[in-house]
Parts: sequence; structure tokens; C-alpha cells
Amino acid sequence: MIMSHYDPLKIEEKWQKRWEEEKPFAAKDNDNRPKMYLAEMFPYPSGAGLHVGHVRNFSIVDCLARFYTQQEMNVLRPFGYDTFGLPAENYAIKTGIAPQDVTKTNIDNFRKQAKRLGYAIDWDREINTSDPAYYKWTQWCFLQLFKKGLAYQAENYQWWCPVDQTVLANEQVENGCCWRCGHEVEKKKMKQWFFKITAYADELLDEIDNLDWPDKIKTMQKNWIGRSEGAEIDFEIKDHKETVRVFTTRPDTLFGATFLVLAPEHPLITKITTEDARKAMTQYCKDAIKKSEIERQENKEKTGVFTGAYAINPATGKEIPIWVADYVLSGYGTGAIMAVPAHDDRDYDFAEKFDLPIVKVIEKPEDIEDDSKCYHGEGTIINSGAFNGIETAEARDGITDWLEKQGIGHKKVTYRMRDWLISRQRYWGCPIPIAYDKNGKPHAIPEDQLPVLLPKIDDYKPDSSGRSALAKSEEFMKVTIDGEEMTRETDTLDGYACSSWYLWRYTDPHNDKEAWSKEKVNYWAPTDVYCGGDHAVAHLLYIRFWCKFFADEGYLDFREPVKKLLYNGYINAPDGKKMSKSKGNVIDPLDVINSGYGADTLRTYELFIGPYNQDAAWSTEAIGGVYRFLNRCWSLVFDKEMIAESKTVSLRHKTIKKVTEDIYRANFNTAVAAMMEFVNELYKTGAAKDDVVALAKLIKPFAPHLACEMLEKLGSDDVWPKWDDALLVEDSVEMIVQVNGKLRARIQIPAEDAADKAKLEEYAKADAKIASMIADKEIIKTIVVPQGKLVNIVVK
RNA sequence: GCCCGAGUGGUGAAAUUGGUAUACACGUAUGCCUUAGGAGCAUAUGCCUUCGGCGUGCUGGUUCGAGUCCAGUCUCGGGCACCA
Repeated sequence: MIMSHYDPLKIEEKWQKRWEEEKPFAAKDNDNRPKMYLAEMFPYPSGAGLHVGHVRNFSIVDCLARFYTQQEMNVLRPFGYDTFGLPAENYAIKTGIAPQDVTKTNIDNFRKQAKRLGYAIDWDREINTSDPAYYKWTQWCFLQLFKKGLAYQAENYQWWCPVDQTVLANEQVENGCCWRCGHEVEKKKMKQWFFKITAYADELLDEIDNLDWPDKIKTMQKNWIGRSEGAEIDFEIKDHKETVRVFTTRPDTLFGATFLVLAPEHPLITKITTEDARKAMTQYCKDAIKKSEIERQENKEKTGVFTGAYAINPATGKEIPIWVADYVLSGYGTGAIMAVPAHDDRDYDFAEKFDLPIVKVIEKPEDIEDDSKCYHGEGTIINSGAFNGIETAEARDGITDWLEKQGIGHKKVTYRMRDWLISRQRYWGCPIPIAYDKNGKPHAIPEDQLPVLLPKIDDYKPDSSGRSALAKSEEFMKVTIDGEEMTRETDTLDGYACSSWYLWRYTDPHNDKEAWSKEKVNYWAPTDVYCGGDHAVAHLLYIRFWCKFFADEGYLDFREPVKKLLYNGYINAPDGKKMSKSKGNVIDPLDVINSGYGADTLRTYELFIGPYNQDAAWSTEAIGGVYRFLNRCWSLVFDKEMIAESKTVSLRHKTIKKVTEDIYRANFNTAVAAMMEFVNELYKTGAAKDDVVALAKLIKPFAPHLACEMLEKLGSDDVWPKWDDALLVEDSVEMIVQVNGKLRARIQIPAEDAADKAKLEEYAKADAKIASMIADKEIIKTIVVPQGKLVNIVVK
């Protein structure tokens, strides 16, 4: 017989053309069916095009989208592009080609490639963050935050290269030098824009436990927010009217505070440093501030300089020296600490190095073993006047209350999370919709003047002002608000701002009156399943923050943007290393398709490669196995004679159950395995029409083109098949006989006897091999029949 | 240093409530078909062996029964890392 041939490229072209014309994936805003909103983290459309990592990510979402569509739900599965950012700007600086033009080329390429994969995308909802019709509303979002005081300006130290006269990102500073010119960089105080994410710190933290998200991400977010409860305490400074405020989580150790330490950036340093210390202090602070965060953390050898000034410990009344050291961070708490060397490792190291007094104030319980140099656990308070003898936990409240009565301390909650710095001195970003009057006061651009358009310019390089290239456009800079001439802000927004609300824009992407309509957003959102493999903290925290803010403002009826998060692993090169252009080990999905495998094989392979949330190495051999499997599916319909009556009814129902439940659990790899088992069996027994119809429906979320081709030939719809529990059972089942927990016999028994424990025992004893093992009845201690299908005989 | 995960064949991995360890796939071997095959189909494939025994990183424990639960330990991966 001449075999016809499974030709994926031909089949896929046919169905993609049909989907392009008929738009079967358009989501309906008014629909009685239950809704299902699925999205992946939208890609940055790089010049390199789609890679196999995108394919894994998109294929997971597509599998779910098609699965729920076949379950007759109203599915929204949109697509878009995160287009602002450094690569396009650097490319423009190098080549002079406008980022707008590069971006358009890249998007066109991404779209074309995504269509080759046959995704069930509602293409009419496509969005692009650098499109003025989109970023108009990013600017609107900024203004809502600005109006509520949650977008604000503050002075902040930034890296500054005095030769290039530009601000540098932390990653652009190498060994204290500029990555471009190699000159030593400095830290410069600059005014920057921030979003006050800390205003939502408590809710962002408390809601984490209720999220259906991977524990890994939840833990990372908790650590990132880093809530600490403690107290702020004011220390008087001898011979000065100023006080030093410190934050501590251990107010119970106040009597053991034998010195204070200020961060090198602390504003009081210049005021209180004595003449003799001044020179050394200036040098120390200058050096410390210059050091990068990384350098400050790498070298844990304690350094510091004494100010010459003394504070008064309010508990003991004693004078204690005030030091400056870079182990105290300016950005956390108050930038100053009370040092308790007896009960804190860092303070202990410092005290030992500079020969400062160590006073023990906690006696550890006798049953606790702890031979470290200083004890930081709980215990009984000593050397603390009226507080002696009480437990540390109690003393934390007691001492805080006492401080509060004196008016020199209070309870305080502090977060490790800082406010979100959003201004970028870059051209290729969303302009911040702000203008400054003559006095430098910021004003919101009126909403009817939005969008603030990003002008096309010739030279994208930042200029000597340290501002973005926008400052060079005189036309852009001038603006009139309420008859007053003002100057525009030249910073652009962090790209993460653009992606903090796109999930809501998808629900109403063409709205030119508002960012989204309340009706549409509350019908579709929150997103039911969101899938990505990156941005564990930043993006996934920012969308939660904006969701809570816009819920407070009445624009959303929900406070968490994503119900279920699927965090997929990476696809690595066959050797297990990261794929990268420079290593030359990149697998191009289009090459895989065009080599003859087709998109269905690629998609199914990437879902079969392993658990979706685990990294996987590409295998050029294993993908062939998936192709063979699809080929066998195809042959069942197009090559083989069908049999009249199915011989695999029970397995068919088992397979339907397994695949359905596996997709709900996101166990895509075992769902594919179950279908392979089913096909292998059909090859042995022959396949009836019911068998292949079920198979085609089950395989559609994985290999949609092939499935459509099969269903068309079979004249079937694609409605998701159901299983019948009664049909899962086969006529005869295998029972297991163990002796002392070890497998000794397998016996075929009628299925209806499987639940009858007495009968199972009889079968077991009747088996020749078992009978010989227990011929001497004396040795039987007990017989355990825990449930259907298993007997364990325990012998002496 | 602290906090999480994970260790199962030659390889990627299954085992969903404590109940047949290694499903499915790759690779390998053999056969069939073929002018030919890097195609297709079929069979076999944890280890040692004569019966039989041993096997889920290692050492113990609980249990009639442990990959799964408990204690300890080793290794690898990830996150945080002077946050007071």
C-alpha cells in the first residue's frame, strides 16, 4: 500500500489561512457563557524574533485557551508587545534608525512568527506600549497617582559620569568606573520621580497568602517587602539641640546600647563632627558614598570613623559615642542605629574592632545551646534597672511604652521595600506628563492635552545636561498650561509602568475616551490565568500595587489582578546551558517548523518536554518522538481502516479523564503521555470512529492544525469529550498478592470482585505459588486487605 | 550565613490519599518491510543472577506495607544577603 503522508506544513498553512479569514478567536464582550481570561506576559519584540522560550510560554496559554473554548467558555486570549526600552534606543544611537521604525519592523516579524504557530489569539485586541493611543493612558494613570500624592519627587543619589556627563544605571558601573569611557564615577544627588508603593506595603504583604501563585514567587515577594516591627527612639546629643532618631526591632536591648552608628549619607554628620575628626570624616563619607551597594556588601570587614560627639542613652543616662560606618544603610529605617554589641553580630564586630564597651542585657535560657559570640534569641532581661527579670518579648512592649511616656520613642513598622524609582533619563520611553513653572514647581499636564507625544528626533544620545535627549527638542520643551508658559519634564517612565495596566487595556483596547471601561474590565478581569517565566518581584508586584490603587479610586472592582499564576521554566540549549547568540547554541523555532516538523510538533514537544515549571534542555532527538506520535494520530484517520466497534472503550474514557484533569492541573507533559498510550493501544486493537474523534478533540489544545484536519475528515465538532465513570472499569482487573509487603503474585479477577475483601483473600490463597508459601498455616500472623485489588499476607 | 526547592534507569521523566517503582518518550538492540533508509511497523531494554536477591542520594525510625511520613546527614539548584 502506498502510504499517504502527514504533511504538517501544508495542513498548517490551510488552517492558519482559514483562522485569519474567519477570526474564530474573537472574544465577545457580551456573552452568557462563563468567561475565561488568559494571558502570557507580553513579549519585548527583539530583532532576533521569537525564540523557543516564547513558544513554551505562549503554548501553555494557548493550550488552556483552546481547552476552555472547547469547554464552551467565553475565552479572552489577547496578545501585545512591550516595546519601550533600552535595546531599541541603543540600536538607534548606533545606527540612527528611529526606535519607532525598528519597533514596527520587529512587531511585524513577531506577529508573523506567532501566526505560524497557530495561536488562538484575538488579533483585533493587539496592543503596543509605545503606540501613542496606548501611552496616552499610561500618562493618564501616572496623573491619577500624581493627584493622590502617590507620584512624587525626591532627591536621590545617582551614579554620574563626569566625562560623559550622564547618569548611569547601577549595571553600567564597572569597578567604580563608567562602562563607556572608563572614568571614575561619582554619586550625585538628583531629583527623581517615585511611585509610593510603600503606601500599600501592608496589603501587598497580607494578600500574598491568599494568592493561587507558586510558593517561590510568594516567598520572594514577602522577602522583598520585608516587614519589620520595632520602635523608633530619639537620642539626645550632648551639647547639640538636635536628636538622632534610630530604628530598632529590639527595643528590649536599649540598656545594652553602648554607641550609635550613622550611615555615611546621614545629614547630621556635618553638624556634629568635631574639628579634630572632620578631615578623616569627610574622606570616609566621600569614599563610602562612592562605593557601590555591591562593594559595600562584599567587604564585610567593618570600617568607621568616630564623630567626636556623644549621645545620651535615655535608659542608662550614660554618654555613648556616635560613630559613622557604612554597614548602616541610609535607605532603611532612619539611616541610624543604636548598637547593642552584646546581642548583634554586626555591632559586636564593630565594637571589637574599635574597642567599644559591650554590655550584656539578656540571659539566655539554660536549655538553649548557643555558643555564638553574641546571643540574639529570647531570654530574661538583666542589667536593665526596673526591667530586670522579665522576658524579652514583654520588655519590648514595656520599654517602648516607657519611651512613649517620655515622648522620645514609639512603635514603628519598617519595610525593606523602597518606593519605586520611575524616572529614566532616556529617550525611548513614555514621557512623564508634567511641566514646571518658573519656580520649578511641577504641574500635571491637563488630561485634554494628553498624550504628551514623544517627538521624533535625530540624535538620541543623552546630552551634557544629564537629561534625556528630549531636552534638545525646543518644540517639545515649551508648553502652555492655563495661559502660563512652562517647561516639560524630560524624563521618561520606567518601562514597568507601561506594563502595570496592560491586562486591563486588553479588555477594552480601542477605547479613546478612557483607559478602560468599568463594565468591560469588571466582566473580564481579574485575569484567570497569567503565565510567564520572569519578573517574579518587580512586574508582579507593580501590577498588584496599581490594581489596589485603581480599586481605591473606583476604576476596578477587584484588588488582585491575577487569580492563578503559572511560572514556567526556561528552555536551555541541549548542553543545559542558557541559549545565547554569542555561544551560537540558539534553537530557532521557525527553523524547527520549516525543517518539516511543523508548529504542532513544536508546540506539543515543548509541552511534553517536562513539568511546565521546570527548566528543560532542548533535545533534537526527543522532538522526533513527538512528530512520530502526531504522524500516528494522522495515520489513524487518513491511512488505516477503521474498525466497526471500539475495543478500547475503557481506555478511551480513562484517557479523556486523565487529559482533562491534567490540563486543569497544568500537567501538560503527562497529558501528552496519556494520549500516546491511547494511540499505542489503538495501533494494537484497531481504532473505531469514536476512538479517533475523542483523540482529535483531546489533541486539539496541543496540535490544533492536525486536530482540525482530523475532525474535518471525521465530520465532527470539537466539543470537549466527557468521560463516564461507569465505563472506566474493565471486565477483569489484576490483583496483587504480597507476602510481607513483597510482590509475590498477580492474579486476574473479575472486576466485580475487586471490592470484596473476603473474596480477594480467597483468590490469594488459591494461587499455587502463594499456597505453597503458606502451606504451614501456623506461620501466618495476619492478612491485610486494605482496599480493592491488594492482599498482603504477613508471615513469621 | 539565612530561607525555600530538588535528588528515581544510559537520558528527559511518571507514580494525583502511604498500596504493583521506573508510565510516556529519547537512546540502544533485534526482526519485518524496503533497490535503499537518518522512513514506517513489531519486539526487547533497572542491576546482579542458577533458584533467587538488590534497587528511588546516604543512615536510622514509624507502618502489614515508604519514592511518598518522621529524625539526622550529604549533594545540587534557586532566592535573600551588613535591612538593625
